[in-house]
Amino acid sequence: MLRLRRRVPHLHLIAKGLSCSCSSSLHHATHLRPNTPQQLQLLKQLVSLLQKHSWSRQATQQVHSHFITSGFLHSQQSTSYILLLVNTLLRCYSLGQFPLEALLLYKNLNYLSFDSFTYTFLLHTCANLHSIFSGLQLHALVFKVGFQSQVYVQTALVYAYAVCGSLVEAMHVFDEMPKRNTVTWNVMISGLAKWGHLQLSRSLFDQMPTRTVVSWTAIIDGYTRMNRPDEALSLFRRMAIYEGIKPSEISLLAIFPAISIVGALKICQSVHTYGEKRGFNISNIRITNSLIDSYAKCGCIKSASRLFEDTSAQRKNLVSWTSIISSFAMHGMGKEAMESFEKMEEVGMKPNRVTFLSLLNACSHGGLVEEGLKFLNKMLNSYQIVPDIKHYGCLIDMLGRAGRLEEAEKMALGIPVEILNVVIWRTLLGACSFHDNVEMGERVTSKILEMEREYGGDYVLMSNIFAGVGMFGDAERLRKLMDKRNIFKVPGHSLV
DNA sequence: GTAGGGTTAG
Repeated sequence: MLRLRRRVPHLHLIAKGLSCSCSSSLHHATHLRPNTPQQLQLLKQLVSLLQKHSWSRQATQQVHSHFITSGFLHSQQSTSYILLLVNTLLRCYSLGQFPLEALLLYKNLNYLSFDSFTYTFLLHTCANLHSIFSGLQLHALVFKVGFQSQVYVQTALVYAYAVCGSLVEAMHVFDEMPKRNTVTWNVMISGLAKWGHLQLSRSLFDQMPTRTVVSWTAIIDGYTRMNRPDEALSLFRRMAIYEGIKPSEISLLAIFPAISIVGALKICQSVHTYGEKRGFNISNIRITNSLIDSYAKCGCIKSASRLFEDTSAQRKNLVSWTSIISSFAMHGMGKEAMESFEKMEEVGMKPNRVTFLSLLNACSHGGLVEEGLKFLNKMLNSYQIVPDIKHYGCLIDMLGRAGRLEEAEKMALGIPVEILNVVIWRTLLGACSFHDNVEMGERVTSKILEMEREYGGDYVLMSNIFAGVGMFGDAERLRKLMDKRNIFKVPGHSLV
């Protein structure tokens, strides 16, 4: 509530004004005659309020409820303005976290004669809901009301299908379109790329008449996500240098993971400079966060922490803090990670499960066992965060590295069965192997056998433990067991 | 005075 008040004072005042004189104002509104100048004025006011605060659910709801109580719906005229308001409402709902409300609003007003705008917003709602069922219904409806050949509606259809993963349907609509615009192409390309159909996506990309920065960004993002950083980077270079297309903030966000995978510090630096030149680093905290992360992943913790320090406290968000903690973690700097965490608490930023995962990781890699356990306690008691399997994996790794195998095993045995997986036992088995604990190694191996009978790697690890402590007979026995079950491990090989 | 696309931390 406070946040709303701070962010949208204007709305609040108006809303207050509206409800303040509730008895008079609302009454007044109900008794407005249709199509009076006052009524039009109010409608316009509501529309512009919505435009200004289209991301605020409260604003949307306030306007919505005022719309309902104002009696507009019973007026016979100014339907075009009413439709304008309804469409804007639909747009706001479709963007937000509660897209279902858009469908409900539409359903409640089904006696209005809607236009093509309405249907594009409704289709966006389906996309946000990932509801292919509503998408199909709307597709049929679009035909019924006759908007099936509108480019915007068709594009929205392609988008809704693509987001829901119904790529065959998306392609079908796309293919049948008599006319397409750049956005249509972009929607199809990014839809295919998002679901991993890079080849098809790329061929459309190569085929499309004019490529915008959005087209380039979509395909680059596709390559990055499919773990093909070299292609992503070369396309990025081609776009920026040869085609002279200026990368947008989103292009940068798409290229950072590729930079990180290959560890290209030089590229990271030049993207940093570019972002600086265009003012992205200042205006967009996501860019700063990605830069911190990428610098760390490229091995330059110094640049990462300097960037973090140079960012004003006001701009830092949860991701910024988590990024710097995980940066320290990946560089084995447990102490620095801890200090960052404490500072984060001091400024009143509330950590989440990812923050704790990074922190526990830092403790594990930095050998800070007691501290790690203390943070686990804090996570449970001060923040009421229930550890998930990754937190457990981290803690067991931490205890295992430190040779505190009994505690690690005890913790593993306490993990709820619903989330327990074989990775936990393998982590513990690795620790048993490292610390030559045959007895526990056996116990853990039998756990693994219970959970995953087909996997060969653990047998080999176990038999290596036996062999390592001179128990060749047992190693032999285990190998035999493997042979009996026809399990084999492909030996590691290298091309170098 | 309403339309469409690409988005950070494990």
